[in-house]
Amino acid sequence: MNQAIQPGGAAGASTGFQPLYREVKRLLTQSLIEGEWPAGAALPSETKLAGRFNVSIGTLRKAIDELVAERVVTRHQGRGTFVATHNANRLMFHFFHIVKKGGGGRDGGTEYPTTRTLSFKRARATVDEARRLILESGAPVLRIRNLLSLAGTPVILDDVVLPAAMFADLSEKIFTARDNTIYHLYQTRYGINVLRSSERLSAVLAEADAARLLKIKTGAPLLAINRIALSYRDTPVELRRSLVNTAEHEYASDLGKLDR
Amino acid sequence: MNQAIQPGGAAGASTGFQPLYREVKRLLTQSLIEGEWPAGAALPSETKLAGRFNVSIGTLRKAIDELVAERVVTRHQGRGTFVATHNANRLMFHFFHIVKKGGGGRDGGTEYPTTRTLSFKRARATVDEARRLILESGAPVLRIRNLLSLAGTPVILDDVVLPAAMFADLSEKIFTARDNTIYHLYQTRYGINVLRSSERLSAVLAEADAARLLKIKTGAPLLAINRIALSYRDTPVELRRSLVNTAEHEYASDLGKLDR
DNA sequence: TTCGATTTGTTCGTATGTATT
DNA sequence: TAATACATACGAACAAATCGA
Repeated sequence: MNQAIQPGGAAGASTGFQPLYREVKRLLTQSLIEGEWPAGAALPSETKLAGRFNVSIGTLRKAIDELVAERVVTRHQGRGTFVATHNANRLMFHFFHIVKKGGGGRDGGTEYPTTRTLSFKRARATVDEARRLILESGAPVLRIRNLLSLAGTPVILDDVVLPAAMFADLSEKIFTARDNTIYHLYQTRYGINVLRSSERLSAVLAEADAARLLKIKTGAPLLAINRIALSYRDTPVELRRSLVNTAEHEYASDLGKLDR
Repeated sequence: MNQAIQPGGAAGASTGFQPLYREVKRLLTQSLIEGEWPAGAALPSETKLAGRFNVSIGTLRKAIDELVAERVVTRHQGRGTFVATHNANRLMFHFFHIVKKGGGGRDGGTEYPTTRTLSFKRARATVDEARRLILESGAPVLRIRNLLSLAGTPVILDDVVLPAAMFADLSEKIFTARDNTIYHLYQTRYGINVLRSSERLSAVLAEADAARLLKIKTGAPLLAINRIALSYRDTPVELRRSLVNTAEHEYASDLGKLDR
């Protein structure tokens, strides 16, 4: 429990000389990974944490400042600091970027998608999937296909790939019975906290099966999104390929925007 | 020159009660808008600025912290704080998101585009353009069409719309004679500093003229990007529609990533 | 090359304000 | 009302990087 530290880092870091607040941040992150404070829980007060790490309040606050900027935790004056939970709001603000065309645009006021699971299978990772998820080739994975609708019309076809080892008992029943977002399920049931994602977008032509499911013509233009979702220390936890019908919707990317 | 202030804001702000460091940030932003420190110039030292605003160094630093986060200024230990300039690096990192497919991906190591200007015309804003640029309907605008190539092959067709009033003497000669990025030209010649952009992406089919210029078949899938570029206080300064051939390239969107 | 002045970065401590319970 | 927790603001000391004499 005594994690007192001194500047420069404990281990004889030959080159990686880092400030004290970064070391404090590392220790806080380690405790978060280990589940010392589960999703939604309050962290100890700043005074207590400063005492535990034997640093000043200012140094501790600087460490938490960065965790707040990365949306790992949230602070509320008078209440405390909490492990950020996944919910509809966080999804819409940081992970779901499809908005209705012409609809003002501002994030937040957009419609929430409804999901229908089309298939749920156990399989083995392809070479490319294994490389991207940092698994052995042929490692067991879960493949899940979902059709997402906005205002009742199907707009997005999602193919999700998960490392089976990370989601031990995940079944189609559990997956479809969730009463919150998919990332909320990952977080609360498996302790896997999706913190950010990296996406690559391109334009493609609809093939027969996608066209049928999205109720468009074969050969219609679709937006293809390849996403990798990452957790603490950029550990990959999910691959997802989305095909989006951009006839009535589009992908919003606000760059350099800081939420505050 | 004496801009001493006190907490709570000078004017009797009935509702907008804001902390002192925000007021300091507002004054700094105002000076930046007025050109007190041009692009690339050093700001006075933190000690001097703290004295000028009659606040502590910590409060001043907190104000500058936010300007750094918004990439308005950059700090260098031992050298000073400088007005961020537009250059190839900043372009690649924050405004140009097209990367070669499969090429590792990480921003920074991507290839720099070469631009060829196809047309440069004076015209009047459409109703929609005027609304988005906050101009009168029919206000004079500049329309510029550019073809961008990567590694020698044309990949992107850009249509740019600028409020003519903001770019008084801009001519095709000046535009094409620039020896740096377009945003560097805006910044150094017209004092217009592009700070962030908001983009909307969709998939479309190539029409005849775009197909000819991009050397693809009519009906091939293209990524369409509608961008609005914004300056201080979210003032719109440029509209741009890009058509991207995503056969060999794709759009990179790293979300929740904080550069540090 | 060395040294000193300048500037930002880190860390500490303290006091007070504001929001919540 | 009182206690608790985060937010703001001040000041001081030292470290690290830079630059010019």
